[in-house]
Amino acid sequence: MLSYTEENYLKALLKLSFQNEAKPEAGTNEMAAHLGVKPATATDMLKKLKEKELVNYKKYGKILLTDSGKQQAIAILRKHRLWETFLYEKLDFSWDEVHEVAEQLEHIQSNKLVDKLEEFLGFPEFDPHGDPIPKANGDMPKVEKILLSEVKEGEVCWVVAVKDTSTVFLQYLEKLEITIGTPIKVLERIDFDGSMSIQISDQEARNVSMKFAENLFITLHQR
Amino acid sequence: MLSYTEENYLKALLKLSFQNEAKPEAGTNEMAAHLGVKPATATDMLKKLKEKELVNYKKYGKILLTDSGKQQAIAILRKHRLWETFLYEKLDFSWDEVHEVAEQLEHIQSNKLVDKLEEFLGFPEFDPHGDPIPKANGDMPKVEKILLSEVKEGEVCWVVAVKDTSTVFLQYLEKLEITIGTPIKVLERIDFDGSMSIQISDQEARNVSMKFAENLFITLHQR
DNA sequence: AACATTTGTTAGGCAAGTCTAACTTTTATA
DNA sequence: TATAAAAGTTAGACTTGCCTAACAAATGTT
Ligand SMILES: [Mn+2]
Ligand SMILES: [Mn+2]
Ligand SMILES: [Mn+2]
Ligand SMILES: [Mn+2]
Repeated sequence: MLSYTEENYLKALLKLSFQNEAKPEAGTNEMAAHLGVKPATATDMLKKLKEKELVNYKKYGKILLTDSGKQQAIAILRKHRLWETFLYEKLDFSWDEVHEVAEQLEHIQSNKLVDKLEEFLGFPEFDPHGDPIPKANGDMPKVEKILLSEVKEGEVCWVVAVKDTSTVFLQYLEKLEITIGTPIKVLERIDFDGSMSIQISDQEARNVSMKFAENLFITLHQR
Repeated sequence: MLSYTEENYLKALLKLSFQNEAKPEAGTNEMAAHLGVKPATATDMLKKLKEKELVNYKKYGKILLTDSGKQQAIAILRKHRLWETFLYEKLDFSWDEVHEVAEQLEHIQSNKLVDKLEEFLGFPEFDPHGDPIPKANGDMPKVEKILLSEVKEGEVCWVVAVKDTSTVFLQYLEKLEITIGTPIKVLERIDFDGSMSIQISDQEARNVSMKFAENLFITLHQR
């Protein structure tokens, strides 16, 4: 049985491994920053997790989840995303409110609970932010998605997920009437600053910054 | 913000205060037993809770919740019972399974969550064990209920709650097809050992022990 | 009232998780 | 390649919640 804290470290390592497809290992400072603790604290915990064979780790070396560690991390992510879906679908939370509460709910220990919850929600495939929900066996649909910033002029695409999940960004999206599934047409790309002119659904043309375009995941084939 | 552990101590004190209507104060040993810790540990925590003005407490004296402490304890009980209701009504948990998971869920911090949950459940008044669910303002319907062991021969009554909520007892009740609302007629009381002959719904007469009759709450006026 | 039993407290210690400050190793740069 | 910067580790300390063993107070019994 893992502690609440140990679970958070495993989940952090999993999330960091998603960031660079190519190199799934993480650094101590990176981890500590992600968890809001000091690097010294992260080192302490890594030694404990290594002892439990949840991470592969050597002094000054790369940090990687073991198979067992990854499996447990995925189980936590599964709970997180199912709870987010519950809050959003059933309790009318907005998509910028779900994360904070799911951070707590993801630590509830009960296999029956998570499986029943999934059934109650109708076996959803994606959470409110468009992220895939792992199945009970650990399978997680690999979603093909690119950033809005990579779309060529004239192309139409559909929003599938958000990269940044901060409240400011999510509320900005809401103001723009952008949600998962919204179609966007790229009208013009401005090389000068990476901003672009886009058409959201049937709205009038509007300019968005490079930072914006680099935080919205889209797909070119409607899902 | 209270810790998970502090919350459990407050809830324990509230529960103990319900046990003897007349004297709502608790003892250190009693508390420790209820929480599965040693008396020395309870003393330590009482000093901390006193510091936070959640309990009135003097060395070797009686232990009582302050108004603030009681208010917080009721909020936790409210969450516990709402979650039990959710598990029972929406996720198909049986009434002996809900408690363990609700023990964890009751510590989730989010006022919005608990209020939305209550609304989602249709503002239930009682949990699956027949216990009243406190309202957001702390109001808790005082339920008039007596023990089956107090019912006179020939009288009919209705099950309103269980005193013992252990798995063995709840599963025995299920086997007897007794649930909240089931009518019971007391056919005969045996003075020798306190057992009684009862009729459950329209079933045949059956004998139950004194221990049984002292753990089932009933009312004489159908609810 | 004296003694015995029950109840409650104190002292000292331990594990988990965190920190700061000092140190070491690795990596980047001149 | 020598040095500077960044990344990572260690040592020692603190807090919370728990324990055991010894002690003190309150209560019950003759
Ligand atoms: Mn989230
Ligand atoms: Mn999410
Ligand atoms: Mn319960
Ligand atoms: Mn209950």
